[in-house]
Amino acid sequence: MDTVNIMSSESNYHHGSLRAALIKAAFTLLDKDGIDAVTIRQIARVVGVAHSAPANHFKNKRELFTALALEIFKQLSKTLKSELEPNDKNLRESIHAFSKTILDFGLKHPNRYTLLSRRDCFNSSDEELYKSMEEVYQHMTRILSTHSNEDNLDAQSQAIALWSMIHGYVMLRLEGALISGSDELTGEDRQIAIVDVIINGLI
Amino acid sequence: MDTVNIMSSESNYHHGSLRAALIKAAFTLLDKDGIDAVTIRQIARVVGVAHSAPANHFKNKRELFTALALEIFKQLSKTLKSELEPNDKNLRESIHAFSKTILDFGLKHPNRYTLLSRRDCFNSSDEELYKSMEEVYQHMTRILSTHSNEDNLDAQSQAIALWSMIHGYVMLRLEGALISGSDELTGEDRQIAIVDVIINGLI
DNA sequence: ACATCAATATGGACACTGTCAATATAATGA
DNA sequence: TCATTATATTGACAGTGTCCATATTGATGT
Repeated sequence: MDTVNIMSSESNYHHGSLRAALIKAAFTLLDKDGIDAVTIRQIARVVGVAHSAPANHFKNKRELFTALALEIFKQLSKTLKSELEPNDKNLRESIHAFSKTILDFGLKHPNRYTLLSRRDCFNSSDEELYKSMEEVYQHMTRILSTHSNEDNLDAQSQAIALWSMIHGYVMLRLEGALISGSDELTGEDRQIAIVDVIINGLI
Repeated sequence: MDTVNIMSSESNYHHGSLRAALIKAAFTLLDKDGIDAVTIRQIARVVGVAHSAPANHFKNKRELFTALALEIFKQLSKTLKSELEPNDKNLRESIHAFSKTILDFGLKHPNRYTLLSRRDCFNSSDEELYKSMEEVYQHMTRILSTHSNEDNLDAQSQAIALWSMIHGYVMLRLEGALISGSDELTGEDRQIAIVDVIINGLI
């Protein structure tokens, strides 16, 4: 009746939904101990299958990470969508909301966000992945394009500048690379001030 | 006579300056094939010593990468120093020079720059490394502090915003993550426009 | 119902890695 | 000179990704 048996089968030679189980286990390892802890053999161990079973679902480790990255981009895109939904914001509010969503996501899932910036780990020319990446990107370009501004800069440069700063700030926060001088740098006020800098430059 | 024999010794059981040779080989591998190609055993193979010889000079791989990162930070700091030397620039010119230096360095040595943002690979709480990191950072803070501006923002926020955007832009360029829409995004004009965004926000 | 084939899982193997231990050699200093 | 220290060697171990031959199952067409 079901095309996918999860637990009902008496023999458990075939898992039934191994691919999903592998991805789930991979995220558990990723979130807990970082990218290096994500190991094909460890994943297989967690799920309880042979070390070479994953090969049937992911040609190699690169493809596994590609699947993870796709999942993360989708998750991020979904979060952005719901977070930017009430569209009655002006440009400044929209950019703040966008920036805050990205930063919050990065801080909440540091290893997932880090994975996204490790292009060497996955196949970023994968078609489905590319579509998902572009979807995230378009949340931002839409904000910039809907609010017409005195075009001292073309839209592309604005988008890149904004994205560069947000991405850079998140990465620096995650790397712990923000060398503290005299005071604390991780407060929410600071974050708002940072984003204001680029908004002042854009508007 | 010499405390360090490089080639003069008849027996080559002791290399003489193995540590330097290892770092040199490591950079060759890093530049050519990226971080993952930097392997203790491969380095030893290149230099022509036993696979465990490096252990006498680097406790583990982490310490090797720490040494590499230190070298890179020093190199970057030196480049910044010489590039920012003629100090007769105004704020805008100084920031452009700083940004251009960082970006040029990143594009010229992509794998070295990438290594710097992989804090998981090295011990960033190493004292000497920390000093070197702070030196790079201070090139920027000095620019911002010497040119007094109408302080709508505190210096820390300005520094972080600037550094975030430069770092983010370089990373995105290196990752190839700048999804091209209608036109090219990698020209020098684009780079200047990007930096102008944040300058307009700062001033 | 049955034979066949594709999908999926297993265990073994291989080359590679980082790290450790025991040993060998050379340089140094009292 | 001789003991100590620094440096190098070989060997071992567990872990990894990937491939291979084999085994089991689900699905398909007749």
